[in-house]
Amino acid sequence: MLNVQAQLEAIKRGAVEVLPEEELVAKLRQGRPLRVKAGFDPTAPDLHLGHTVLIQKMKQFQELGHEVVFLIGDFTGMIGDPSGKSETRKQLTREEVARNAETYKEQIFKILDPGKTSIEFNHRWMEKLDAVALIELSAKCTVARMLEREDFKQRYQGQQAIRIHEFLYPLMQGYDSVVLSSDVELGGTDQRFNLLMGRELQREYGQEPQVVLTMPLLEGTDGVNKMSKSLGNYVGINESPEEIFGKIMSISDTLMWRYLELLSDLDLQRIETMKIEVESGRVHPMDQKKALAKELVTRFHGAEAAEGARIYFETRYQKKSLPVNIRKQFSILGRVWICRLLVNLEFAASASEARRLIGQGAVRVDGQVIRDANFQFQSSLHRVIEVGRNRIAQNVE
RNA sequence: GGAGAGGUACCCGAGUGGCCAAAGGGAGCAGACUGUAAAUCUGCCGGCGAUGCCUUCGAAGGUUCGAAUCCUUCCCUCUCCA
Repeated sequence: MLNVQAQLEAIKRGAVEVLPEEELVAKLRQGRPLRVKAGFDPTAPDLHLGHTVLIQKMKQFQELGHEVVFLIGDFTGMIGDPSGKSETRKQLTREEVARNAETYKEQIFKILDPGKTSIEFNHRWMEKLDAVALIELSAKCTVARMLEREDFKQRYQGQQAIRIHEFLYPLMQGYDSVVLSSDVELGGTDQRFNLLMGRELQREYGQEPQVVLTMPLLEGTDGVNKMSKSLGNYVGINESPEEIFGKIMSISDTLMWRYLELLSDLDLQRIETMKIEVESGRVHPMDQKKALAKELVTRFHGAEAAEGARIYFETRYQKKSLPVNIRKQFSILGRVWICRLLVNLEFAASASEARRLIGQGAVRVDGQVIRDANFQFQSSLHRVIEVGRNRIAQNVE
């Protein structure tokens, strides 16, 4: 194990806050492997780059010789957060949770060391928590304290509904820390309140409080909102090499620096140097972005796939020629109305939308722009159909 | 339990009898320009094999030639009082 100072520096790299740092130092001084916990939602088995910020940090703890607990919040997730307005979140069955957990494993072990990772589910202890225990737990926090949390406060003041069980969330998450006796809990900055709740509860239950370490939230490809699947601004680590590469290339130059900082393995010093080189015009920002895209694809798919993705990108988008390997393939019999085909390929939500796209000159067949909404796609004549820049499919008969 | 405010498209939000498939903004999509960057400009942004027809403004009924708009009941959210 590295000495305390070196460990501390490694741990703090990229972190927003360590609360409180002295306690972390004290814990490290004890010289034992620390129990490091991070919780994940069971409903989103598609991990994206946003998650990897946290997972990379977990990996770092592993490398420093600590013990990592990957906690799947299957119980808390099952209750569902009704903040989204009308939709009741669907309840996951035991099987679905198990399946999602498998998907998680498959993905996180692209980064984490399976031998040093324990996976936990909080239903294991949450199901046993009866009404008495739950009331006892909720008595440990006040409403005023809950309303200190920024999003609750805003919803409360903005006359938005807050349901009682939502107040239970932070408590339950904190209770997880009690059960797991965690020494450190990792989370995004938006988790700050919940993580601190863990400290308070541990203290209430007579434990040494965990240290809270928050990581920055990664912005999505739009550069504004936090990366999330529901906003559609995410880059999934299970996506194809071409998709990951392409999505990275489409982020803004400003965002690229942020991604370099939070996602790449390069040290901050090196990133600063590159920034200067780009600003002075010695390096084209696009080339810098390609390097980032390649690094990330390599991380999840290997170097060979990354090189393939680069070539794909250059032929398709820069030379604007049709790529050799088109992933989406279909076959039809005889002929089919183009609007129907676009809907079937999920390139348009409805025939009406397909018509609009055609009206806007967005649809091409074998490179030719289609203007006629009544166009018939013929199996024997036509090969490749495209919509805009990103939607492409090939007829393979 | 009482009093009041409100529910409009993905989000915010205007509309209080016909000119409403519903202003405006944001998001999104497409086109131009480019480096699939940013910025900017333009168009689209309910459905239907479609110059017409069908369905939508919390839900269900009703009034009317005609309803997002008026009436009744119900559901939901918020505020104040208890």
